[in-house]
Amino acid sequence: MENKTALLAFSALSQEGRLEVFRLLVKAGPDGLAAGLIAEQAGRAPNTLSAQLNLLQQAGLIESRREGRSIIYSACFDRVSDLIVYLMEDCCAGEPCVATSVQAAAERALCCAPASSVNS
Amino acid sequence: MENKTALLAFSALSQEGRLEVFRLLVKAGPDGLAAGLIAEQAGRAPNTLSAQLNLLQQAGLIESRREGRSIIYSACFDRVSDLIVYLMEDCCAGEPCVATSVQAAAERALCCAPASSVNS
DNA sequence: TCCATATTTCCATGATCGTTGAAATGTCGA
DNA sequence: TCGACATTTCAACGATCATGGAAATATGGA
Repeated sequence: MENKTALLAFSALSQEGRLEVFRLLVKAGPDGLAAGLIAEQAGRAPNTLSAQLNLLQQAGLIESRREGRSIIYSACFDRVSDLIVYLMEDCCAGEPCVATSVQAAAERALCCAPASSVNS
Repeated sequence: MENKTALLAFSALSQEGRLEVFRLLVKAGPDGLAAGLIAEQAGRAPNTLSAQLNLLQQAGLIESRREGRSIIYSACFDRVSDLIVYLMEDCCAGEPCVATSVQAAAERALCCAPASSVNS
């Protein structure tokens, strides 16, 4: 992951409203949520939310598809992986203690997950 | 890691100058760098840099100690680990594919690291 | 084609952020 | 205690950002 890309991602996640929206989409999973539903759940005006979604999308953290009259947003998990790896490889260059605790967390996450979906 | 803490960290890393300073300190390792040296390497005025260091420190990403007339800054690797885990657990709640690729990266980092320092 | 719905774009306003000069603080050596 | 050095704090300016009202765009149904 390039430096600039990571910067965009950090920037997008650096505001309370956007972080909340992003976490909402992460929880929603690959099916995603319609823009209107997000606005409702986040309690913000539709146009305010539109701007936030736009920034998250520019950063590559979410993507959108149209379904009928609605536009469905969903999290780009690949890009989140990239961001984590960027953070780790930039830091573990000198210090493997980061990699150790991250590895433990990854194993925790994987052992609780359905085995069928562990394939990438 | 609390939501607010992560937000602070993302916010601190969301600006080019601060991200550059942070990476500089990560590369420098636990020994750290004097504020003046950082300013020199980053090519910024000392007071500008002071503000940036302050923000990174408030976010818990770096720490400082005085050594003679200099103040030495160094990266807080523990906090970086926390941030990565936060990112992963918030995301892997639904999707283990993130955990999988992160685990792979952690293993890559660890196998190249000196075994003696893998103890936390 | 006309209307209702879903969302975005445009625009203006207030708030926050980044930078820098100048002054202040803290440390060391003489 | 004085002067030189390293860094921070203060104050102020310009730039960027977040928000929301109003208008515009796109879709689906009658």
